[in-house]
Formats: sequence, structure tokens, C-alpha cells
Amino acid sequence: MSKPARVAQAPSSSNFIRQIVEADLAAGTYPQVRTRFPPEPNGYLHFGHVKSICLNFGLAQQYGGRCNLRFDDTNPEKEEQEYVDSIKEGVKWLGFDWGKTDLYASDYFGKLYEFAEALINAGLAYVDSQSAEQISAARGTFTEPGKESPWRNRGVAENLELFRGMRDGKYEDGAHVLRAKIDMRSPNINLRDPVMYRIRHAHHHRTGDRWRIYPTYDWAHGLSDCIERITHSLCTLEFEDHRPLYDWFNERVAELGLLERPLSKQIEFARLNLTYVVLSKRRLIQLVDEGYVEGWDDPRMPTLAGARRRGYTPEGFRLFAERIGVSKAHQVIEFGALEECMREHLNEVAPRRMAVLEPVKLVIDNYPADKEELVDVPNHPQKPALGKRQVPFSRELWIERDDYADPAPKGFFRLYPGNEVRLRYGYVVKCIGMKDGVVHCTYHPDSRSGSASADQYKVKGNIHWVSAKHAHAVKVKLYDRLFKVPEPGKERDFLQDINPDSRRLVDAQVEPSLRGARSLETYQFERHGYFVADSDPLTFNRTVTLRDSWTKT
RNA sequence: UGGGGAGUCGCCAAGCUGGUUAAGGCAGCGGAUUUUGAUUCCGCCAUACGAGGGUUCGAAUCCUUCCUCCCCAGCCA
Repeated sequence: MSKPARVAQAPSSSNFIRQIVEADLAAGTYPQVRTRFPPEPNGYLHFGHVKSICLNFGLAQQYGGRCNLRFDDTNPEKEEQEYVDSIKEGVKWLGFDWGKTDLYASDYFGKLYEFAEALINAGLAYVDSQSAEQISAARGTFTEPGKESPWRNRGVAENLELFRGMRDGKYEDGAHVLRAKIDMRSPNINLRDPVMYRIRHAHHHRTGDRWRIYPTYDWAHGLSDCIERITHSLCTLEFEDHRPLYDWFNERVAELGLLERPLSKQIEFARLNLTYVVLSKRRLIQLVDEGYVEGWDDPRMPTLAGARRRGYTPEGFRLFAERIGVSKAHQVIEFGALEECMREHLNEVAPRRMAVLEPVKLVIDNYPADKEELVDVPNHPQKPALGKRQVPFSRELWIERDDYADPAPKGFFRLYPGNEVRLRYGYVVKCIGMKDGVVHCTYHPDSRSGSASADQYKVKGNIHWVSAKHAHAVKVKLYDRLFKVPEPGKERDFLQDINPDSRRLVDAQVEPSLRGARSLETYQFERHGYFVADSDPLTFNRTVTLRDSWTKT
């Protein structure tokens, strides 16, 4: 029968992060696992975030720990409340719970400021008054060491005074910056006196105008982890070079007695890439701003908001996250793998319905014109528990245009003159042919599905239909991938690869029971795939198609 | 060419404290069941672990040289 819901299956394959966690737990390094998902609220959640969310929350779940949701809101110019809200919604939708409290890096601005003064007092940080360009120039290159700033050895008192002046808004943006005093000759460029604070006279979505200085990622992130007693700080590969800095800040602050050990440790994994899918925030913003899509929740967007309108399910995403695994090797997952996960879940839960996307009329010549009957149709042939419904049948039906062919291609076993097929759950009909755009058939009155005499009719073809008189006309949106496969070897802008046919609107005829479909309800339209009810007036968006070995070849 | 990472089947990914014929998933290919050409089921699918040396009775697993790819010079994250 049906497969067990794989999503719920506990035993999962090993990966290096789980091994680290298990080793730590076995060694008693940490009393309890605590992870965090730390998005910057500067955009909507996309498929790439799904991996991180499932990883962090999944780890906590599996090992009986907790996962925080913390907004990394240290750069006021890019961040907005709208994004905070959508991120919370997305995480919730995926099925994860971060407890009662939303956490923000900006909650720690006060503490971070105190820590910074302590570093200054300890001679570990200084105010640099060079311009951004000067600092950049003095940082050196990959092969040459950097040069120390002329301000590097300012006295503590002067540093403190300047830093407080920065805090109090005495200076213009860019006039000064606070830097950690580490090593301008380090082969790791991140350690060449990284910037900890910059002046920004900007409005912050949470702290308003209270601060004129804002901490940088490196200064804020590790300490936020430390404050929250995070045990395993998971991030993507590009932060590997930052790990020494992460540790340096945490260790210094701990040494000064400002925070208690143990410290969290940073573990990096490869971010998700999908074939022919753009996951760069910058580019997604461009698609929205320049009107290539309807918005962040356009069903073609690789965002959670879009996926939802496309009919993708949280269960499918979680299955996907589990299936692709975690490692440090760069991964490029075939987009079809994601769709397969959605199919797998939808196949389990989606009720089946008959719907005709490109209708052509079929008339049963020997069926009484005034006759109507109701046929029993299961909601899901493999799952009797989902019940059944009755669908009206009559002399004139809508059938799928490509269910009729004349001449019939080789191997075609649906309608063509002389052939017999079953109208699913109804009667077996014999095709006469097409006249004036209408397919004519005759039917066998004793072939009705479920009747004792039905079994004597052996037919290969089995097509769906909708009674023309009772059908419900709806708009159906067929979505295709937003980007076409680029021509190989050609360097081009991603906008040129936008697929102009990525959305097609179709007038369909569906069975009457679909009339009451509610927003976000998903059905399988037999032979066509899965469709989610989208809006009022009723439209259906196609989420994924069914595998179809006939149309594929 | 400084530093940090990665290279196991078309795409992922176990295995890597060395020990019979290299897990598993996705894709693909056969076949069976099927009132969705779907689903389900069964079978097949790396003498091979980036390449070359070496150590060993024995290496994807240890040593070594080399090759390829990715990341880092924001007052972004």
C-alpha cells in the first residue's frame, strides 16, 4: 500500500555535524544542545534558508535541545520590520517553534557596548580615525602584510573619549571606527584589526534613533551566541576564515570576566545551490523591484512565501532538507529533487479530482440526452479512509484535448476512431471519430464501473472527464521554472535567462465538487499534477506535475 | 602566487581510529501490479573512491607529490 510518511521517520543518516554534537553530548561538554537560526531581516526567506532552518531546528529537536530564532539586525540601513514578520511566518510555516521569545542582536547593543569599552581598557581595541579608503589601502593584500594605523597606539583615555563621542553622535558617519587590535601582519586578513563599530546616523527598525554606532557582524555574532549560551553555531562555508576571529572575541571577553564559559563553537557547512534557481538575495530583490515577478510571494519565486502559493508543503521541504544532507563539499542539487520531495508528500495527502485543462467536447451518441446519473468516485484510490464522492455523468462531457488523436501515434492507447476506453469511474465508450470539433462515441450501458458486468470490458485507456452540463469553469495557472536553461558557454546576465512562458493561464473545466475549494487546499488533478487553490475568484496554481512516461517521450 | 576549505556513480551522500565483493537517496534503465501511461512493488546501475608515488599481508581510509574547484583584501552578513 502507501509508503509510511518518510518525513516523520526518525532515524536519519549520519553527517559530520550530528557526529560533533553526539561526541559533545557523550563527553558532557554541554548540558543541552542549543542552536540558533540567525537571519538578517533584509529579505524574504528562500529555499537556501530552508536548509539552515531544518538543520538548526532539526538538531535541537533530535537531541532534545532548543533552537533560538535571532535576528542579526546590526545593519540598520538594510533591515525592515516587514522582513522580520515574513521570516517569523516562514519558520513557523515550516513547522518549527522557537519558544516565546524572538531574539535580536540589537537586544545586546548595550552589552556589546560595555564589552567594547572593556576591550579598550584592556588595550585590545582602538579608535581609528582613518577614512574607509585609507583603512582598506593599509590592510595589505593576500601576499603583503597590512600596515598599522597611525592611530593604533592611542592611549586608553583618548580611545575611550572618542568612542563615547561616537556613541553620543558627535561625529559624522565614517569619521571614526572602533577596531580590534589583533595583528596587521596576519595571513588571515580577517585578523588584521577588524572593525567592531562604525558610525551610522540611521534609523534602526527596533532601536530607533537610540544608537549612532552599530556593531559589525564579527563583533556582534559570536558574542550574541555566547550570551545566548549557544553550543553549536552553524553557518556557511564562507565564514570559515572568520572562525579565528569568532574565537578571539569570545575568548577575550571571557578572559575579562564579562561572560562565562563554555564558549560556543562555530561549525561551517556548504550552502544550498539549486540548478537553474537564483538564490542570491540581491537578484531576488531585483526581480521584485523591476517587476519581473508579481512580488516576493509570486509562485515562481524561490521564496517560502512563493512556494506556499505554489502548493509546496512544509513536509516536502523537511524531507528535502533531510535528503540532501550536510557536508562541506559544495553542493548543487538538481531542482527536480525538490519537486520529487513535494510529489512524494502530496501523493500521500492530496485528494484526487477530475479536471480538464484543455477541454474538447465528447458526445455519447447513444446516451439519452435527458439522462443524468451520479457515479461513485474515491477521493484517493489507495486511501479508502479519505472517502468518496459522487460525480455527475451525462451525455455531453469535456475531455482532454490530447486524449483524442487521429491518426493515433504509435503506442497511443486513448481515444482514436475504433478504440475503446473507459471514462474513469463511468462507462466504457467506443470512439467513432471527431466531427466539427466534437468527439463522438457510443457507450456500453452494462459497462458502468462497479457493476457486475463491468469487468468483461478490458481496455487499456482510462481517461478523465467532466460533465459539460455540471462542470465548473475555472482559471488555472500553470507555472514553469522562472529561468530557462542558459545556453552553454555563454556569459550572460541572469535576467536574460528569464523564461517568458513561465506562467500560462488556461481556462479549465473541473468537476463540480471543486467549486467550494478553499485557498491553499491542494488537489491532485489526475494526469495533470497537483494544484493548489489560490484566490477568489477561484484559480488553481499548479505546483508540480506527475511523472508521465507517455508525454515525456 | 598569502591564508582558509573541498574533491567517493549524472546529482547528493555514508564510509575515512586501514581488513571480506565501496551504504543509502534522487535521476536513469528493465520488469510486475494498477479503472490516474501516476502511485506501489521487484531487479539492474562505481574492480571504483581527483591523479601519481609510497607504507602494508591488506588503503577510499596512513604518508607523500601533484592537479582541479571554492572562499577571503565591506565601516555587508
